[in-house]
Amino acid sequence: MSAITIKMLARELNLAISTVSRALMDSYEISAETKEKVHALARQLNYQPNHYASSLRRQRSKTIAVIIPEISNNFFSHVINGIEAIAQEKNYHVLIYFTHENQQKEAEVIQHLLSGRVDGILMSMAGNTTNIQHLHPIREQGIPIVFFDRICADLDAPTVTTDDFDSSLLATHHLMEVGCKKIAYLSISPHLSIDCKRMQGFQQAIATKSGQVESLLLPCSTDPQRNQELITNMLAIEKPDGIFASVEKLAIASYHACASLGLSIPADVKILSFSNLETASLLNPGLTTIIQPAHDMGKSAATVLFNMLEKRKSKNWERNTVIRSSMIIRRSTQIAI
Amino acid sequence: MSAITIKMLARELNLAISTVSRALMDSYEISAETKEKVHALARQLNYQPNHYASSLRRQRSKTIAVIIPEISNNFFSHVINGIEAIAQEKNYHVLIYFTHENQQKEAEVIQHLLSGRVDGILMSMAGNTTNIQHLHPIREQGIPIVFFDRICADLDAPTVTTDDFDSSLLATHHLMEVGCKKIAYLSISPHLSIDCKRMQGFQQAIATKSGQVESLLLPCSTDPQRNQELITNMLAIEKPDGIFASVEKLAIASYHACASLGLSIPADVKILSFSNLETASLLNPGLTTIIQPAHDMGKSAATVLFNMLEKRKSKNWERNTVIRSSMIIRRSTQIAI
DNA sequence: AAATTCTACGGAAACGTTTGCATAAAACAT
DNA sequence: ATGTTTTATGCAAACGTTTCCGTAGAATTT
Repeated sequence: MSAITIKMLARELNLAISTVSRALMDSYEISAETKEKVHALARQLNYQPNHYASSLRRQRSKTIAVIIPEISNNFFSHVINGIEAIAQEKNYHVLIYFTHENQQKEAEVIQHLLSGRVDGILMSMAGNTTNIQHLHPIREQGIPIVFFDRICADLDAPTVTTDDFDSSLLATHHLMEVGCKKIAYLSISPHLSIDCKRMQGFQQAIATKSGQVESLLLPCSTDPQRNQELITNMLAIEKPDGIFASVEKLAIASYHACASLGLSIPADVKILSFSNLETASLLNPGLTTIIQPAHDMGKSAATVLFNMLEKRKSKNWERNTVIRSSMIIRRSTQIAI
Repeated sequence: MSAITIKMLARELNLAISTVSRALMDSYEISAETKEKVHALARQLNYQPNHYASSLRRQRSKTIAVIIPEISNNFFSHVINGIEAIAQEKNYHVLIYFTHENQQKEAEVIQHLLSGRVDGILMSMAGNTTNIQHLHPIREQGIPIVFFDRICADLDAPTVTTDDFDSSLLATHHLMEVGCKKIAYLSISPHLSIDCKRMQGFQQAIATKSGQVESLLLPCSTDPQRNQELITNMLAIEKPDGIFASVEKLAIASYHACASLGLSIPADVKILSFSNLETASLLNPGLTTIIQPAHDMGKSAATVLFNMLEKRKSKNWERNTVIRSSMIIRRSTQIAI
């Protein structure tokens, strides 16, 4: 019924609790003979160490927390995959929390994690987080944290990102090369590092063709329905001939908006987007995407975190890791024939 | 630096540890006055109870585990979302594990969870799990478990599923109504409950038109590359005019296969699939899908589990919850004009 | 006034580990 | 033979809670 404890093993074998404990962790001061006996019984009774007792005693839990805005997002699910791959390798466990882009929720989660619940944190900021007061206790308590993708610039912590600025620059140039004269940037949230960087790249590219290419900025929301309305309105009124979607969901909303207006992609409007959509090539038309190395970013962030956990002393771990995205050009930005 | 403990609060306030503990948990035998003092100090010092100490003492952790095959799958990410919604509401924490469709890994995860690490388990079986020996200790130790989607028929535990059989029946009839005469069923893994049920629905539908409609069975793998080859081969050799993909990834592979052979959907081959793809309507052509109520299934599974946790006695919780899927017909199964 | 019940709190044991320290027995050195 | 080191083990204290039990003093009843 109830689980086997070290105490039971000790009693059964007529050994002290400490001896059994040491035997199980393969301590050098236990004879090979005793170790064998202990291990044999442990196997036989299917002994599993109590994680909570162990975590309480040593002051670490072999658990990390991943805090992300949401999971119904290809990028984040691939990141998680990468994180889990590393965690599994290191025998760590992963607690997962969603902020739903909500600062309040983000604060609550962090508040909870301050109790030593986890050894470290991997985090991507919520879209509507403007105030970062709730992040300070993390540093005060010295809990290792690594930010990925949506970083917090005002906090001194390692980050793992992709080359948002450069990719945006490249992508915008591409739009201009295929003939766009009036390009709209669809922003997901001006508080997010990624959005800022991407917009900067966009604007810098536009600036190089100053006077020849017009730019538009459309701030979007977290509500898909509302986004589609916003985009539809913009398409109808401003009539841009290019759309740069900062995130996948805005590209999808754009496709729907075009469909509702009977606009043809790419003849009337060309669209590209940061996106990890697996079906990008199967869309009608295929969507030109800037593919973020999500899986690698997850692995990388986890690796940096584990480095911090393992050698707490040497504070010279990677500060800012940047992994390059790659652009795949498809029909959505093809020059009309 | 280090976290605040109850002991520190007690010393500061000249109270016994037990008094502080009781005050914090709002026990009736503590005066309102004392409670107020304790709460005030706790707030001021930002006290956070140590989760491990607490979990060790009471024998519950306020944590559940979710064991799924993978996350890069729209269905599972939506399920997780539903689970997290309920967990958050109940103030529970969620540990997440991926089996990568691997029985070995599945066994390891479960092995670990036997130590009282979690209060309950939500699980969807791995694709290549044939032997369920590793599941028995869960029942022996009395750890509450709920299976969702890919259930384990041989274990007496509550399940949350969708109406796989009926939906398959309906979908297959649809394929036949739009004129398919030779329909291939793409199987993901014959060991999975969902695959069996879906195949049965498929076969039963075919049987009603016995002699008039031919059926094909293509067992697929977990490797996308390989699947595409298998499907391409089948399309080339057997020339079916309809494909029923048991899971989303096989539909995607089918689209790619058709593209590589220059086959037109739906003119040459009609395709439908169980799928939660958000972009189904934007594909070329739009994919007819049987949408599983993933989010609701997650919420439902979590709710059943929490019911088990809360009233351990009354064993009359829902045994088998079935939530209906819905079919959305799109161009991929349209009658050619 | 004595006996009883409440009220509000303290002491200490427990949850299952890990680990610093102590110590018999054995091995070795003088 | 005596002293010293080594080897293998045991004892007990921690980790931070929760909770059983006990008890002064106040309040109430008889």
